[in-house]
Amino acid sequence: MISKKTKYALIALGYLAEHSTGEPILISELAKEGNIPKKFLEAILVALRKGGVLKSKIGKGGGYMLALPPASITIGKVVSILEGGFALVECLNDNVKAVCEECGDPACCGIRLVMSDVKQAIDSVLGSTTLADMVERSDNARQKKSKIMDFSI
Amino acid sequence: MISKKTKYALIALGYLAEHSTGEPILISELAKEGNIPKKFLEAILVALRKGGVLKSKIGKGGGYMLALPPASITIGKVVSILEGGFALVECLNDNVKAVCEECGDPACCGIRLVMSDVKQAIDSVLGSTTLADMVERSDNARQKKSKIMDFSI
DNA sequence: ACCAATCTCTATAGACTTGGTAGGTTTTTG
DNA sequence: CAAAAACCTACCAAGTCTATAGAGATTGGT
Repeated sequence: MISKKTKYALIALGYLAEHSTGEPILISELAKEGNIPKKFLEAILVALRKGGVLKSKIGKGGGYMLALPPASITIGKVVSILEGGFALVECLNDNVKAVCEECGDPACCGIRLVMSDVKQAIDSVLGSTTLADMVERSDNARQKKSKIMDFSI
Repeated sequence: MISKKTKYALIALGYLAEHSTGEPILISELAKEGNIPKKFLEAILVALRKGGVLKSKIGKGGGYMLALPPASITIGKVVSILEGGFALVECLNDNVKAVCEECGDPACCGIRLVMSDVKQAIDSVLGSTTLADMVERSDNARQKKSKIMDFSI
């Protein structure tokens, strides 16, 4: 299960992707529009900035902007920043090079072998889906729906 | 990250798959061989039994056996029993039909659309990998390694 | 009938994680 | 300098995860 942190991050990033005009957007606006507790969002945005996905401007007239075009920000990157990757067992974590206590020999651990496959499947999806894709799919679904509504009137 | 519960379950099931002679195997043996706290394992085995993966025999001479051949038990089944499925957002959970508070309209939620893809990728791997596969791959890796060792002597 | 070996159930406790809050600090604009 | 903003540190409540304890139920052998 992805954490609320990640969900909030994706909501905020989605909003930024759709409403960026070059001008920075306030935390307060992101919090209000995304229905996200402001203080909680603050921490999330800082993490995203440190992760290179956002840039900020301090002081009056400041706020947050995407550091890259939406098509260059993968969902995988966001998840990786906020959850430290999507590892399924310690020994498959990106950053940490820990070995699970359970599997004496990582190379021969059946669980590890299976989970490695799963991880690859996840990474493949998350690594190839961008913020732009996410927003676009959401828009498409909304349009499709409103079309159906039109018919029914 | 899969929980220790699931990891222990897979270890125990792997052991059962490799050592089943028709005779039930004791919790104590599974705990000892798998390096698993016995009492903790107890609860796990009960869950697996209720999930239809194991069957047990109570009383003297009792113990646990696989309820199905290893090739008929998917890793996905095990994960599903112990973690309630591998959902990534509430609204994609197998059992529960909850809607995330965040996405007013599930059909149009970009996050949901993306995570649905991820879930499908995960389920596809976990649903097509069986206990037998896991054990076999582990054995193969071990044999390969021991062969290399032989050469180096 | 009894005893020992087993699984089964309920309750509990400590550590850790998650979601969220509070309050003060620094930076920038005008 | 004052106001607007992001930034930082610390904290807390609630829940989850891992693990343990102990009593109860079932069976097989004698």
